[in-house]
Amino acid sequence: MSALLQIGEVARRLNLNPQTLYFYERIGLMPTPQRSASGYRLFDGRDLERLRFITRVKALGLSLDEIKEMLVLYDGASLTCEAIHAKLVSKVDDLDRKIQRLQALRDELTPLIQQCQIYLDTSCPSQDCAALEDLTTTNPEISEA
Amino acid sequence: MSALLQIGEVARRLNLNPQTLYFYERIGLMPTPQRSASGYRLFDGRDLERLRFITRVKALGLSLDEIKEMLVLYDGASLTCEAIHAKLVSKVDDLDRKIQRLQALRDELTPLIQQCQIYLDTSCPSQDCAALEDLTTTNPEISEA
DNA sequence: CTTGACCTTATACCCAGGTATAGGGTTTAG
DNA sequence: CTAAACCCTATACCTGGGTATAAGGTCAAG
Repeated sequence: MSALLQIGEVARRLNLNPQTLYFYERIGLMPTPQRSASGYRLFDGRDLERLRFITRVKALGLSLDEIKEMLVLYDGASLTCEAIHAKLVSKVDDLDRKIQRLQALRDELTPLIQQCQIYLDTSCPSQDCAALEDLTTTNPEISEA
Repeated sequence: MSALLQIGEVARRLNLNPQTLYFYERIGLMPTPQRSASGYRLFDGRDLERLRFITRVKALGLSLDEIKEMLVLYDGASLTCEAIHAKLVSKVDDLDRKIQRLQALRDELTPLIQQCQIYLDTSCPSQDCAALEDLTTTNPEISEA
């Protein structure tokens, strides 16, 4: 199974522009794959997995540089266990922080929904919504490290 | 308290480039603030809150357009309760999806840490790490709507 | 042996989100 | 009354993450 695929087929399967694949190769996010005698790129299963990983993580809003860092693990051939462990832990910490902050934002919005719902249910469903005052008064941290 | 501030002071307090504030105004993310007799911008407390909101949400990876949508709520003067309710719900859904996907990624990385830890504890802490094989074999969804 | 659908590289362009710079006015301290 | 430190607008430029285009090579079908 999973024979070698030309770039067009890979692009079709992963729903990517072939140019994007060239681009990922240029910036070092993807290795240069095998080549046919005539110089055509031939992608194997690992290449596809890697691309799937990239698109999946990218969809979460991580930058290509961050993804590159994570992929060092993928490539990790020559990394020590210590180095890998450290990177993994730091990545997971990053994710945790991001999740927490999204959660906080979410928690800030939901009471407004409740409030809005009440107005909707009880009275003036087509008038100016008083639930908004609250938004302007919620702002803890100054942010930035 | 919270007197009116000139642009430079605002930029300093929020750790933003003054040019960024002009930029936010140009793209309609910020309203044009009060002006002094000589045309200087004067930012009030609400302006600062709004800017804090923007930087906070931006740090979570939402685009300025998404933020603009959320700020419609902030501005909401003329929106109906229904419209606001719908927008809020959809924003919270977006956040939920984003959180879930980050969580999934997190859950994928943590077992690797365990694995790595085991190798670290037991044997060859400075050699190639076998925990990595796993990364290449985890890939469910193809993603994309 | 040519046509169409593929592949190659190289270069140019696009959008988002700013940042920098030029050319000019204002305000305050000395 | 002038210099420093602000402010204004307008325009140009930069980075990230691609996408498009040009100019050419390859390969299978007819």
